[in-house]
Amino acid sequence: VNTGQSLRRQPRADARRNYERLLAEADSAFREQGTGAPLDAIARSAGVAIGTLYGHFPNRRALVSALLKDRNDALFELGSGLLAAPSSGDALKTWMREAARHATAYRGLADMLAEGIGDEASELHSSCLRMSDFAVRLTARARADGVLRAEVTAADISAFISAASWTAERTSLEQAERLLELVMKGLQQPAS
Amino acid sequence: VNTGQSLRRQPRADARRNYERLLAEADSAFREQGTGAPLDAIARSAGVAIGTLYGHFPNRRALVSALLKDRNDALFELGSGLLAAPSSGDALKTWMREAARHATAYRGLADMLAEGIGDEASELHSSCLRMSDFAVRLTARARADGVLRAEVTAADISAFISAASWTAERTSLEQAERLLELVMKGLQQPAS
DNA sequence: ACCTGAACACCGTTCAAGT
DNA sequence: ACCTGAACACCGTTCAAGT
Repeated sequence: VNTGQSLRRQPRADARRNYERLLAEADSAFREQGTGAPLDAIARSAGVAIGTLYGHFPNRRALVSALLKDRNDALFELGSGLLAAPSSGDALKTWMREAARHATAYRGLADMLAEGIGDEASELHSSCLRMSDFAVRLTARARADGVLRAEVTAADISAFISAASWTAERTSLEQAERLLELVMKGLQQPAS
Repeated sequence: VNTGQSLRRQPRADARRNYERLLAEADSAFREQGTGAPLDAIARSAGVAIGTLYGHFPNRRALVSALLKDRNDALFELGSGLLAAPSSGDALKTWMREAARHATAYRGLADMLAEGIGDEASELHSSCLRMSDFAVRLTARARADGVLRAEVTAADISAFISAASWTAERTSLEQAERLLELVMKGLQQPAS
């Protein structure tokens, strides 16, 4: 039997169920109405009082962050693979496309993520930093291989990704992909 | 003396003064806090009741639209000039830069303008349409001159402009200009 | 340990009453 | 013709009281 004070105890069964229900309802609300969807309606759909929602998630960002967890894991796994991919140019392009698509899960997410990169208190901060770090490393590798214009920075790449996500929210994913496609042509080192 | 019923009468002197004060305070509030700044504080700064603000401007968009009027006129005048400029490629680039900078006046403006293009009821709708129209015509001219990749559409150009504005709000004008610079290199017809 | 929901704060918007 | 500001609605957030 577990009597250790430093061991994390199991959450109560009803608490765990409420947590899951809140996540499910939040996902559905954010999908339909964007990340600004009213939280009280989410609590009501989940069959709990508003205080319960705040008990599990101190704010909207915490809710979004929890919902993004699986997606983030998948994206970072992809990123790790790309760092070892044979073509560093293709790897960078794939990263840009997938990272941009990642921020498309909910309308308003591109804004929240752009906010999170500069806000250390944000629950989204650490995942934003990791995304930024992948951009740094994939850009460095592509540049070392001479497949990138010399003046292109990792900040440029991150900015393109964010801008493409925002465009997808406001117009269409197709338009955002056209943007990235055109950008990538411009990023290539002109044949000498 | 003017007795015609169809002629617009002069607004009352106090009404006109309130209108101007509200615009001035809104400009300052939007500059400092973005287009989402609380309207009641604007009314208070202008020394009028909140109802007076709503009497002059039915909503936030109407306020923004009125503030943008001079800027819009200047931008459209520039656009007209660019349609007659000798280099259609340079004209398109200049338009992209200036149109992107235009939406940088207040934080949040890029979002509002992107919203306005699809919302016929928006006070910003007509100016969004005009901006879009300039993109169409300047793009057509550049393509006719063979200085644009064949697959680049006016929608792509408009999307780039919006995305650059948004980037300027979230990061810096410098970063946004780097984006446009890189994009423009990619838009050029590769030398054959 | 967790849940409840009343309470408060903040802000947008309307409108009856004034001048 | 225009202004006032109380009133209402909506939503985020907290917290004392419950179980």
